[in-house]
Amino acid sequence: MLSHKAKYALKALLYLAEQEEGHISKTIEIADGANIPKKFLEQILLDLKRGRFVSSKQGKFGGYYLIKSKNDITLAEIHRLFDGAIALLPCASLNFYERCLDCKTEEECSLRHGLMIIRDETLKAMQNITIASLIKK
Amino acid sequence: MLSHKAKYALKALLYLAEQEEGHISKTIEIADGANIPKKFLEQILLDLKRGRFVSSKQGKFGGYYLIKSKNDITLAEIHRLFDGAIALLPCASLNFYERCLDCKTEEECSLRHGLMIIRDETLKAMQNITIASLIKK
DNA sequence: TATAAAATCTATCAATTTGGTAGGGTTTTA
DNA sequence: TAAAACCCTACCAAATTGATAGATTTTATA
Repeated sequence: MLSHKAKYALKALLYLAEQEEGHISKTIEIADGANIPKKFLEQILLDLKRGRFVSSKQGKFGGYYLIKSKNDITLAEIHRLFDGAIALLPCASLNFYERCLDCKTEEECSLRHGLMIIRDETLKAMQNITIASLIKK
Repeated sequence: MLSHKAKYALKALLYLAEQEEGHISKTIEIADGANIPKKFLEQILLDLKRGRFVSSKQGKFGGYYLIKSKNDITLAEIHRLFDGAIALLPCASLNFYERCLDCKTEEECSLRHGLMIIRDETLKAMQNITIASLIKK
């Protein structure tokens, strides 16, 4: 399941993608428009900024705007930024790999192979869902 | 990600599936064989029993055994029993459906449609991973 | 240059979940 | 009749989640 943070991030990106080119959105606008607690959204936007999905302008008339095309922001990336691994176990993960401590040897891990298949299929599906694809209903 | 409970459940089922037909396995055997904390495994086996994946025989020389074919136990079922919904949001879930409270109307929920696509693909993949498929490496 | 508006930074917090452990009680059967 | 298993209830510490609060910095413009 997606955390609230990841869900809010997607909704915020969606909101930004729906604004006209060059428009800068204040946090409060996004919060009201997408129904997200404002203070919580602040943190999320900073995370999105660190992830280079959005950029910001400080001071009066400042705000946030997309710096990545809505066609290039995928569900997979947002999942990884906020919720981490897409695989079902760390030992089957590409980006968040860790050994399973309860498996004596890596080869012996009976689950790993099957879970890598799931990971590949889920990842492929998640890479196909973009902010742009979510807009056109 | 899978919880430890779900992971241990899969490993326990795998252990049982690898025993010869008619064999009954004691908790301690499974715990040692699959490297699972024994007391924790007890609870998991009870859950698996309630879920009608295994049955048990009490008393001396008692233990657990599969009552469902290893070809018919899927990752999807185990995920749902221990970790709940497969969908990324409750509003996109088949078996654990709940409305998103932060969406004014259901149709308005911009994420729902995309997440239902992911759910369908993930579910299909998870239904293809069975205990039997995990055994043949 | 003062000031208002906005992002940014740093803490804190309560509630829930997770990953167990402890310690029995109950039932079966050699 | 005692051993060996299942079964049950409660508890616990640590981590995570979903926020909130308040102070600080930056910037446009009157």
